[in-house]
Formats: sequence, structure tokens, C-alpha cells
Amino acid sequence: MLKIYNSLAREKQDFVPIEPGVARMYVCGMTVYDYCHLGHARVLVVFDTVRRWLRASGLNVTYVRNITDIDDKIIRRAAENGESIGELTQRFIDFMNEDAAALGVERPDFEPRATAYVGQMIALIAELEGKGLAYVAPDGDVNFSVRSFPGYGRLSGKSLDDLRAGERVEVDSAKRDPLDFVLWKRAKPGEPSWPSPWGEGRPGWHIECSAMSSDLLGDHFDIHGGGQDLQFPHHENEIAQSEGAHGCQFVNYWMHNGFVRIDEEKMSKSLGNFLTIRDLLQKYDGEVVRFFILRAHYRSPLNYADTHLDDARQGLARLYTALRGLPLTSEAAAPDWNEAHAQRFRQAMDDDFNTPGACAVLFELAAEVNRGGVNAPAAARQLRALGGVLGLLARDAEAFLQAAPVSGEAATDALTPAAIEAAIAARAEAKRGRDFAAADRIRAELLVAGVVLEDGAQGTRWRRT
RNA sequence: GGCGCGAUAGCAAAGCGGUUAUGCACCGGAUUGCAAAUCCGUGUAGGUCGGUUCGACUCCGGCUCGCGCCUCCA
Repeated sequence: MLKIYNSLAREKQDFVPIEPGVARMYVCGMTVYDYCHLGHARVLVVFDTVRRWLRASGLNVTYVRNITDIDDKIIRRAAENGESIGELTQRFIDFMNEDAAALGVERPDFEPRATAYVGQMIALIAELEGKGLAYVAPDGDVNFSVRSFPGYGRLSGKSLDDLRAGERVEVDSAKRDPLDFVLWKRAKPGEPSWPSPWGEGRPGWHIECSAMSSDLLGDHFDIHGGGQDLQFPHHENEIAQSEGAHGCQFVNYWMHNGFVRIDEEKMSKSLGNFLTIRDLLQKYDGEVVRFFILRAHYRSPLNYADTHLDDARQGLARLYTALRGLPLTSEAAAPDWNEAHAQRFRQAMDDDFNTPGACAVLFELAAEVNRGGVNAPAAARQLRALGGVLGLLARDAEAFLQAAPVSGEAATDALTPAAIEAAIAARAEAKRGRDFAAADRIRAELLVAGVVLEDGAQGTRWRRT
């Protein structure tokens, strides 16, 4: 039985889908005005893995991840660049898709763009206005009235009075309560706008997700995910909008992934430690990055450091080493769920997506393979199959182990496979003449170039460090 | 100020009231011309003080330290 930590209940709960055999999930995606960073990578990978596990559990999953393609930052960035909003957002949507693919993230079933759902947003706002939950402020914006929605603060565990007492809530005279938030922004000159019952304007951020999720998944669905930082106010506001408008429960299970830190410091542009996925892929294989993310539990903080990525690379290399010689089948094979390792794997994943525990099982399988014996071939197939459930180990083992650096200095200097094979042949010749000094010199030179040799019964194999 | 989370061996990271997590690194052995890879093995844990218990890393409480949200943010 799958258990999910539900942020709403603040405890692990059995996952019971609304419709038996079906899981509907929505995850807050990117605002597309810049490159995706490591924090985005974590949301991408974590919920991709959630989706894969739900599917492996036999559920028919519908996965929606939205794209915010209209917002203050986008408008500003496009103006700075002197390009249209459409050009800017499309470019970064393409980059996002490239980055996600490098991390082994599958495309969601739906990737709705906010600008394609303005009609639904207007309808939703009108609904809220009709129910007395929204009002037109003196400045022309339409705001949501948090005081009119009982239960506001339930997800974040905040009470309106506590929030009001806080000093960081900005006082805005146009709002009846400082916590009220904008549903519809009145157009300013030169900004993109849409016609509405409240005049020309554009939607607020929070209303997007309420409109797109109910349109694609219904007014009540199973799982809603996102980064921890969205719990308040974004998700709190989504609940207020959706439940306020529809009068029914919005989401059954709320999932929030933890933050990424860099060298024990919060990742931020001002500290200059802001890592984009692109930067990271210069140094590390996308699958290594994915493995790094999955080796920590999704709710824990994840600290980035080069040494941790190096560790992840070494670990993944161990798994791939165990898969050497296993032919790659065109169809991803399903695991044998009756087998002991698979059962432990399932137990871990069923416990709130305990991917570190699941990875441990992968290593146990690798040891089983390496030990040899009659069970080794089955263990290798099982290793590949269970890895596949996590979106890992889908490549040919030698291809992974011999993969050259993608870019940067290391890529330019990297020896070609042909050069390496030539060196190996020269070394074999030296060995035949029992000139071990010459053979060792060749091996040492290759090692300096990042190539390790392994002499085996069937000749010499190589891999990159 | 309000609300919440965490502290596990050199590093990373899980489960678990009594029996090996796991990975990286390290050490010993096997293997190898020597290595590498692999196997076998040893060692290194559970912030601190107290409580519950026959027994606690695991439950409860205090303390210390670290972190997050309360503002756009994955």
C-alpha cells in the first residue's frame, strides 16, 4: 500500500485514488523567462519519479505540469531583451524541455500554458465574484478576499491573525486585508492584456493553476505537487480559489519537495552560487544529476557540492559496471515483482517514495550480479528493470562508462575511442614482449587522460574516470 | 514575534524498540606481471541531558545547534 506524506494532514497517509485505478496529478511548473536551475531540476525529477512509481503500481496516471508564460518578470525580461514575450517564453520552454530530457524526465501528459487558459480564468474569477469571495479594488484590480473563505491557512498551518501580526506583510490600501491577493490585474499601458468583465487586464499568478487544473483534471483530483516554497502562499491561494468557486474539496494529497542548497548555503543569485541545469550538465552527465537527486529523500534538503556529484557518479558507475555485457533490449523489461529485491524496492517506494532505500536495493542487486553464479543473469535483468522504474540505467553500460565529457576543456582534451583502442593495442604488444615498463607507461598516460584500463580474460576494457 | 523541520559513522544517506542499511572514501585478504574492476573481511555511528522500557539510534520531554516558511521563488 502506497503511503504519501500529505502536507495538508502533516502525516503519511494511505494513497486512495478518487477513481479506482486512476491517479490524477498536477505539479506547478516553471515561469519561463530564464534557464532552469538545480531547484527546478529537483521538482522535475522528483515528480517524474512519483509519476513513474504510480504507473508502476498499476495506476493509470494523468500528469499535468503547467507553464507560466505571462507574468511580471516575463514582461520585464522581454522588454529588457527587446524581444516579444512569445519569443522569450518559447525559447526558454525549448531550453526547459532539453534540460528535462537530459535528466531523464518524461514529458507530462499535458503542459498547459497560462495564456491559453485566460478564458477559464476569467470564468473562475467571475464565479468567485458571484459568491462574494472576490471584489474589485479601488485600483481596478480584482482581489480574492481571504477573510471570506473559511479555512484559509489550513495547508500552511497559519492563521490569518498570526500572519497579520507578522511584519513582512506589505500593507496595500487597495486590499481589504493585507493577505488578499490579486486574481485579475488591470492592464498598464504597454502591457499585454485580455478583455474581461473588469476591463482590459491579465490574470494573477495563483488563478492560473486553479483554472488549468480543474479544466484538465476536474474540480477534485488526487495529487498536487510543487516546491516547498509554493506551499504558502501559492498553494494556499489555489485551495481558496478552487474550493471557494467549486464548493468541493480541491486536492486530496499535497506533496512538497525540499530545497536545494549549494555548499550549505541557500542557492541565490546574489551569492553567485546559482547553478543552472545547463551549467551542471557541462560537468556531469544528466543521469548522474538525476541519481544525485534520487539518492536523497524528496522532502529533505538537498545540498549540492561537487564532491557529492562525484560520489553519485562513482555509485552510478558501479551499477552500470554490473550491467556490462547485458544486452540492451528495445522494450524496457518489467521487473519480476515476486523476487525478494523487488519486494524490498517496492516497500521502500511505497513508503512515501523512499528513493534512497530503493537505490540501496539496486546496489544489493549489483553485488548479486558481480558475485556471479546461477542467479547473476536474472539479477542483472532485475537491476536494469528496477533502475528503469526510477528512470535510471536505461543506457548501454559501456556507453555510459565510456561516455566522453560533453563540453568544456575536458571535452576538447578527451581522447577519442580510436586513440584509446590504439594505445591499448600498443600496450598489448608491449605485454606480449613482456615489456611491462612500456605497458605500464601507456596505462599511466591513459590514466592522466582520464581513461582507466581493466585487463580481463577476454582482453582489455576501458572506461573514463 | 508566529508556524514548522532536522541533528546518524571521514563524507553522503535510509530503515528499525533487541538481529548487516546502502553508496563513496579508507584498511586487510583473494585475484592480477603490477594495476583496475570484482569478491571476501575489519573498522569507524546516532548532538546533549533526563524519562519510559528487561532493553532505545529508534518512543517522550528539556537543552544546544542548524534550517525553512511567514515577501516573487521549485
